[in-house]
Amino acid sequence: MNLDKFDLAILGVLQRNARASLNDIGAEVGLSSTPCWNRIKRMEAAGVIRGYTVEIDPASLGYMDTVIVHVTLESHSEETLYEFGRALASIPEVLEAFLVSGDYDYYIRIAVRDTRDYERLLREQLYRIPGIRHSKSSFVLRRLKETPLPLG
Amino acid sequence: MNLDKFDLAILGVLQRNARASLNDIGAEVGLSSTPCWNRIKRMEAAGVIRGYTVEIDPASLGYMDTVIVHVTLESHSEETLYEFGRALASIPEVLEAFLVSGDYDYYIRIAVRDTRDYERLLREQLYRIPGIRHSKSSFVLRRLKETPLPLG
DNA sequence: AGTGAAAAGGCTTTAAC
DNA sequence: GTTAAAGCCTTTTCACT
Repeated sequence: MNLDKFDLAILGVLQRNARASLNDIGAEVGLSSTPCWNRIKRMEAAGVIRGYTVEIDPASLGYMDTVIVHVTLESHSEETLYEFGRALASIPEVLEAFLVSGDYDYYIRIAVRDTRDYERLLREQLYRIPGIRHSKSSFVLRRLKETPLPLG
Repeated sequence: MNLDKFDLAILGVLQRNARASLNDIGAEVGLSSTPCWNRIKRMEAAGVIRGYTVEIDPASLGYMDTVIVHVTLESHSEETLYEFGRALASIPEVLEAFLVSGDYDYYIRIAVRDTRDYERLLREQLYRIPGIRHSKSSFVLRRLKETPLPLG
């Protein structure tokens, strides 16, 4: 799907505030509300817009720490990769999981309440998944950026 | 700030669809629209809700690949860490940047259009930042999970 | 493609419980 | 804390450029 400068401008407004009204969006991008509405519906239907979500302060939910875990698997068969991914996806504290090239197989970012919660999560959840060979954890000391995609 | 089960339920609805109407939110959590509105405004004011954003399909914007870069810095002085973070934050393609404990200093996730774009980004942007000692890249082969925070 | 107006529906406030 | 109702604003459709 081809996106023109108006589409990108609309996405930019929605990135900053997904609850902006169509009038406000129109005023910011230089169109009336109707074409904004049409373009948004078109981008929703085309899958450009996947959805709208709220950004929640992790500390407010008691998640004081973020841990990045590197995982190596026993086997690189499609079945092992798939099963491991499925198991990961079912752990709510796992925020992101990427299958990667290079030294490790998976990069995982998890939200934990504290170091005890981290230990519990590793022992009771992660290490119980069959097929793990090795894992290495790094605590996040500072979160510098967590931005949306660049537009244009 | 203390969040009860209704607050968490409201956050859950907004995570799935930040543009849900107050009536829909109320119906899902078992309240009328007025208390939902009050609770949302309270959570916005308290910083529990940081904002509302749109999830965009990266491929639709031409970002076909994701790369995770591990960076080691020359020095661990506060000034170097701060300056490096500031430089990173100014690169739009840098989606996430975490200062971490362990073998490396920074974990960075970047969106790239293709491998040529990745090479250009590393050479023209990342390697130009003063203070970098070493970096290691891993291409993301599969994105398994990119979820919001667990509630409750 | 775009605008503007009008109907339908949702948001926000007030008032009462 | 809650619900209900009133007024206003937004979304959505439609006629027209």
